[in-house]
Amino acid sequence: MPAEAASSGAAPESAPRERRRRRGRARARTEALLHTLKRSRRVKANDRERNRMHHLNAALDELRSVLPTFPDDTKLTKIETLRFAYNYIWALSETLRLAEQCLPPPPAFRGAAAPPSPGSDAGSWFSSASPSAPSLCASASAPSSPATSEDCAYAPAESLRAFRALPATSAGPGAVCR
DNA sequence: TAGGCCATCTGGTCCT
DNA sequence: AGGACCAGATGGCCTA
Repeated sequence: MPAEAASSGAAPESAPRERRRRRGRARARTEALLHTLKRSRRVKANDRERNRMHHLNAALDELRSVLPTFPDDTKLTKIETLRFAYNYIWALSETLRLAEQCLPPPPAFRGAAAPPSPGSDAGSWFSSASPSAPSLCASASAPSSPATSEDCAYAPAESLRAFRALPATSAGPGAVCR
C-alpha cells in the first residue's frame, strides 16, 4: 500500500534527527529544572544565612546592653563590643580577686549555702579560683603585684571607672589576644 | 576620596 | 538530603 509506505517510512532519515531534537529539548528542560531547583535552594540558604546573622547581631546587641556605657555613647562596633566585653570581664575578675584578698567572705558564704545570685553560679563569685578571663590567652599579663593597703582601697566603682577609660580597641588586657 | 564598618550573597565543608 | 557554619567577595553608607 502506498499510503502505508508513506506513513511509516515517509522520511527514513529524518526520524533520527527528530529523536535527537526531542532529546535535546528534554535535556534543556531538565537543565532548566535543575537550574530553578538550585536557584530555589540558594534563595532558601540565603534566607537562612540572613536569619542566622540577624540572631548573631541580636546576641551582640544583648552583650552591648550589659556593658557599661553612657547614654550618649556612640554604639560600639562588633569588634569593639567583643574586646570591650573581654576587658570588662577581666576587670570584674580583678575586682573580685582584690575584694577577696581584702575582705574575708561573710560566714553565710563560707559553707555550702551560697547566696542567690542573678543568673550565675553564685559560688564562682567567691571562689578563690580566679575567673579565667586573664588566662584566656597565655600571653595576657594580669597585674600580679601583691595586694597592698592601696589595693584594699580599690573599690569596684573606682576600678570600673578606671577600666572604662581604657580604649576598648587597643589597650587593656584583651588587646594582646587578637 | 580612602578607609572602616556593615549587610548580603555565595560556594564549600561538616554534621545530623 | 538538608541545615548550620564559615570565610571570601561585593557593594552601600558614613566619616575624616
